[in-house]
Amino acid sequence: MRLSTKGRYAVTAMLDLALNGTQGPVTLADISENQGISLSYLEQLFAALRSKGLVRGVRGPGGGYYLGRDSDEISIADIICAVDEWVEFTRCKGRQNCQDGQRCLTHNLWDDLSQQIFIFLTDITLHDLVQRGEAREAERREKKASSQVVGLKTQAA
Amino acid sequence: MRLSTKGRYAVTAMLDLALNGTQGPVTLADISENQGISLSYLEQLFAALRSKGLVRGVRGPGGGYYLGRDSDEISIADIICAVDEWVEFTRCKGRQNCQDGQRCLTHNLWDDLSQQIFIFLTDITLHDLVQRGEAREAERREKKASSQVVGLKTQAA
DNA sequence: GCAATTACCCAGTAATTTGCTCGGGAAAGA
DNA sequence: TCTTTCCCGAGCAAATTACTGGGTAATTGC
Repeated sequence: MRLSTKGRYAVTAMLDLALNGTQGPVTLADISENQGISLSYLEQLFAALRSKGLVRGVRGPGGGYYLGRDSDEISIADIICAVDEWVEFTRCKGRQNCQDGQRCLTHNLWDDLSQQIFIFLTDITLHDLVQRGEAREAERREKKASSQVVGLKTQAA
Repeated sequence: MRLSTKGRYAVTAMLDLALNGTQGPVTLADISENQGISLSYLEQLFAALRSKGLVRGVRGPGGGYYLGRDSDEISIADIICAVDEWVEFTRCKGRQNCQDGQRCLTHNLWDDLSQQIFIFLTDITLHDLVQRGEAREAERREKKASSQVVGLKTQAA
């Protein structure tokens, strides 16, 4: 599945911002190069993100983008909604041709499911992702170090 | 967000099958009318679903489609993967230009996230959805009944 | 055997979305 | 004033979505 590539780009860019924006703003040119996304496309995405208050732009030299609020206040759902506008309407909604119940049940079930996915994505923040990533990174370093020790031992033996 | 409309159609159609396929096969024509999806488009989707063993077709009059296995053995991820082929590759994967670590970290984080979403969708089966829907339906009937009682009471008072 | 009914298959295609180029501003700092 | 950045909008190629229309193959009931 794809979960919409647009949303993927937006999440990736916001992650870049969360990682690199700790000391001063990050330029779109940087993100463009880091993530391999075209500059103009990023501009379009960030226009949407800005309009929802997820990022804050600073013009002029030394400018760039900040996160609009703390990374633990920005959920993945926020980001994806900003660029993708989560309009999940069923076909019959509001129409009169949905009285037999059966087909409405199907639609309700789908609505429930997409609601669940939404809640799931609302629970994950940028901060969560960064932290989990760091934890995993540390774990990896740990493992690498211990395997190096083992390697030395086996070499010695 | 959209999580790909193709997947939505497929899940909706499979739900229709789970609901109506208890006594005999369901024709694509029925699903087409119930869900408002074009017949030929359904055929395409079902070709993919069939190739993954999620549905089983029966030809001839009185024919149609069955679920390929029990509804509690079919996850939402199964369905979406069948029609959408979940190829979630990062841009730099395998290339040599990913040595600085920073950009790979972003990609790893995204990978982790999409992995989590996948696991989430793997945990939800068609059976779950139908059951939850029925439970909610029953709850609604309960409420309606009790509010009717209240209504009668207030009318009586 | 024949007609009807269904799944199955494939080629084409309009509409939409994606991801991008280009061309220009407007604000802010050197 | 010049450069650097954000900002804005028109246009556009490629891909994807959703559909139309042309079949063929199996199965059922007559």
